Amino acid sequence: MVAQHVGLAEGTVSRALNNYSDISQKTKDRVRLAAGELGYRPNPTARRLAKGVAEAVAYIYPSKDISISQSFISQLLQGLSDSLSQRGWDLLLVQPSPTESAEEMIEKLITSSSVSGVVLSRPLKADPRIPILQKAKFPFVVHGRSEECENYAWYDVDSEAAFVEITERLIALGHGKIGFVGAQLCYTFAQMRLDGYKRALKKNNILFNEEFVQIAGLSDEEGEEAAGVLLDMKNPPTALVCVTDMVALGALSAIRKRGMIPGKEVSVIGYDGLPIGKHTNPPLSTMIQPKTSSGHQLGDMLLAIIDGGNPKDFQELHKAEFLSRETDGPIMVEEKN
Amino acid sequence: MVAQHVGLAEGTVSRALNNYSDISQKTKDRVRLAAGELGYRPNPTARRLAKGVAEAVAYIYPSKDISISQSFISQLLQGLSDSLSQRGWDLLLVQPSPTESAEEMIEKLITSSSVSGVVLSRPLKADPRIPILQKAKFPFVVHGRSEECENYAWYDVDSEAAFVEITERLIALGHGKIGFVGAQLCYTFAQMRLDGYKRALKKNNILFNEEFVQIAGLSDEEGEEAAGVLLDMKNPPTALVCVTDMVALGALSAIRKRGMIPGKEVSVIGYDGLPIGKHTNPPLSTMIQPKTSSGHQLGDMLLAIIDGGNPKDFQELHKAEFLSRETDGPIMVEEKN
DNA sequence: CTTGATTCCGAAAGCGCTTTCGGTTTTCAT
DNA sequence: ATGAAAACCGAAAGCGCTTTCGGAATCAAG
Repeated sequence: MVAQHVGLAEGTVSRALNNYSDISQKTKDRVRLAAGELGYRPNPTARRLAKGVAEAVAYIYPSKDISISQSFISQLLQGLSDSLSQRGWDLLLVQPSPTESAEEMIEKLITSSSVSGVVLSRPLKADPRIPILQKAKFPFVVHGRSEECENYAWYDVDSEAAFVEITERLIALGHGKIGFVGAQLCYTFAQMRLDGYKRALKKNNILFNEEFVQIAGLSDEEGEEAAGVLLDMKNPPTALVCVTDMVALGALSAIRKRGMIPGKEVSVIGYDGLPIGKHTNPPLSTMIQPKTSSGHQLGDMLLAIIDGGNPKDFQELHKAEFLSRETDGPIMVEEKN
Repeated sequence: MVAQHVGLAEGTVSRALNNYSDISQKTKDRVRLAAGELGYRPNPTARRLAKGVAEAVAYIYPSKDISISQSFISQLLQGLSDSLSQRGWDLLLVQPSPTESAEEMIEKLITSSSVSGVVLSRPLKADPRIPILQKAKFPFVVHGRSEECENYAWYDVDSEAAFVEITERLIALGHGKIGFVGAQLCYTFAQMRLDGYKRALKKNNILFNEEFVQIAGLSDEEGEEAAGVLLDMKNPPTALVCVTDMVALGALSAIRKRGMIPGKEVSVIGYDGLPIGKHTNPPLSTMIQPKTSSGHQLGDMLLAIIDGGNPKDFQELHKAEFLSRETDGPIMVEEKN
């Protein structure tokens, strides 16, 4: 350690720098000054080893197929990083490699003790990673929820409520035949959005028609295809609720390609509040997520849990808000047209 | 170390696991087996300290204002992570905190030896971080280039060439008055794109009109405003070249708001190849970047440099390709209309 | 059976920090 | 002054691994 140049023992310097109470203020100042001049920076690796703390957390990337079009992820990461760096901690990015399962990856993360906590995203309804983490009593927070979510920390937006809101809005506009373009139901968010749709129908005494729901992938192409089969039915829906803005864009294409105008002949509402929804043809009506920096929140929650907080105390459910642009319109009287 | 259960010395086990040549194959097998059974995972922190290698690299986030709409960043990070994890290394995300400058951040990264290398993105023309890294002989690669770029490793797309291509295309379509909606020229990419635009004009003997270039931010709103002042000129351009797809979207809005149709009265070409350009009104013509996973490439380059490679040997310039959608059209004879 | 290589492994010294423990000084009532 | 408490600091033991060094064992050749 370079700071012996102040004539103190190594341990003393360490304690001075770490603000121990058994070091005189005078000494602390002296040490700090010298450290500053010498440009001394404690080696994090050595500190971590000595303290037995990783001083880092990992963000687990959602699997590739689902991360398409996750433009918000960049913001989330910035928020997370921000929250962590206030404590001088590092943010690690990890993603399941092709050769290992998500479980193995988590297992490795835990046993190698290379991070102090992890943040999961886009959990499955029955996400195998969660019980592993719980069993190991390893600190974690999840962005989203799994089906069983009472016993861990999470941050989520109530997309079920959002979907009852948008389908009821469509119902209020006179639509009776409303289609749902969804995603694989193994994902919680996909299931919850479908549930919201169903709930709204029931609440309004519209009987649920299995044929009106199409499950597809999350790309625009897949959305277009799924919307297409809905539109090509003999008795097609007059409005489409889409699990995601990206698939809604696909739906818009499908509608246009069939010579109809989205928002007139067929209404469409998406979910996410993608900024570029403003520029689509026509501008997409959608539910926008709260702008609060979810990344920062997740970081703070995780840190609190690492500090000994009870995960159950950290569960935040936020609300999305409807943003009407131009693709939600009243039903047209078809014969008249 | 738990693996003493095989009756060997700690050091021997370590050497066995690390495949030293002075350990018999038999012993290696025995140790590996035992390690597997005991679920032993070497502690990375201890290993790093002992070897004096960080086994991690940092990706430096572009500053906030510029990272808006960087949807590609997520893919880049995945590629990077992928490349690193093949070697078992970590990917750290760092961004300048509000309290420290970009230079300080780099300085800290270097002296704290918490990473073995860094990847920079969106460099300035005269990026202060680069000389620091060079002086310290610290391994790094940059995504993009600064003005002086002979002596370090970089990966970039030739956006200057791209911009001569698109403005020449516009010229070929009969446009003589072509506007340029650009970004702050402190960023290399912004300067290079402007240069490309200018070069194309000169090449075609069109004299450069200072008034036809508007510099704005990178958001769609700012793009719209900037495009607006161009369109409101007494003798406005009939085509707009935009530094970015996002600002091109703004330009589209500006045009539409003035009762004109993009691609008819006024042509627009962007740059980036945003997937959602397909869904805009009308679909945006643009230059798409090569799809090759730049993240993976950057990672491989960095690793090679860390291994002792000469940075100069790693400079890759890729080409963007024109993607005609519907916003590039021939000039209209205005009086006739 | 000895010698010199070879092969294989144990012991021990670090990596750069933190932290406990105890000893030395100082301070402050008494 | 004087003893006890308080303030301050040095020494040394680790954290969990890697790596050097040299000794023991094995083997082939002399």
